[in-house]
Amino acid sequence: MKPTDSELEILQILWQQGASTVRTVNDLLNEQRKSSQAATRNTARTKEVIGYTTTLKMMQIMFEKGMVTREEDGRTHLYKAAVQEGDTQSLLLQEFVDNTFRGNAARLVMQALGNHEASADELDEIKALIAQLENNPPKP
Amino acid sequence: MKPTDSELEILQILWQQGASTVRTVNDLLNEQRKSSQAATRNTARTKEVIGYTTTLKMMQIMFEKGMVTREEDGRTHLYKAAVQEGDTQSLLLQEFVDNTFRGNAARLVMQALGNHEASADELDEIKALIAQLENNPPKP
DNA sequence: AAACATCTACGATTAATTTCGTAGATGCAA
DNA sequence: TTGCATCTACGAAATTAATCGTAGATGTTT
Repeated sequence: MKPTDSELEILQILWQQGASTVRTVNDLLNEQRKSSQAATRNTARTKEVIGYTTTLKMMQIMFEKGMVTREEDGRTHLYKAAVQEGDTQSLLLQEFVDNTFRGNAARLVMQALGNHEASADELDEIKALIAQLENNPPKP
Repeated sequence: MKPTDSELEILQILWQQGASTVRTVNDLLNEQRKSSQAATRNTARTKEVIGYTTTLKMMQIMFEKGMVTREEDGRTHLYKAAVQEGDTQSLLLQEFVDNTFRGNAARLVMQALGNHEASADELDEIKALIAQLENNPPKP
């Protein structure tokens, strides 16, 4: 299922940290928001500190949706992502390409390479992938 | 400014069609929704037919935001996108990479190339861009 | 054991976005 | 010139997502 923005933020933390309590997630969430404060991004997004119960509620909702699993650990719950990072990225990428680039993935790739910086190693990786695609054209 | 999903749908039409009336935009919007009906995507998105005044209202809001311009044409208005497609794509791409790929553009590129099909020509274009990037490393 | 901290559950509020209904103006056809 | 179609304007309802407050349970500290 497609996560909302807030859900994705939480999933990112679970993917990075592995099983985590609500407290941990909430703390990391707030650290992130604090650090991306002055950054160019986050135009109007950075509200304030996010309340603990807000994060709790979000994670409960995600649990109901089956987006995370949880396990009792004493008095608290340990949450894990129930969806894989790569799968979610594919899902969101598909939609993003359709909505923003009218399905033209090549154009997205060009723009991504143009805007962002990619290290020489990364460029090599990409070249290798392209070479592979050229040898093994994807079949329907 | 970052367009919402609905706003982006409308901008896409304006970018493709050039100056258009609300009527035209609304018609095309509904055609699109109809055709993407059975498609794999659009899980729960496809509601019903979108009402004319809904589109009108959206475009009025976009006008207030300065996202489109308009010009009287007899009794109706002709709307044009006031933002460029490429600029909007960059804006949204930046955010998307950050949110979904934690800023790792190379990973996004790999996934895009892996999932979607790119023609040989497109791959060539991408290779050329990479070659160029390797010769002219972007400066800070 | 009293005071305090921390957790979960959950209803409810707030905020953002999308959708629509109605009114008034104007064009057009019978 | 009457009636129907089509426009714009605009308030407001409907929907979706995000945030929070409060209550009750259970640890923890002194």
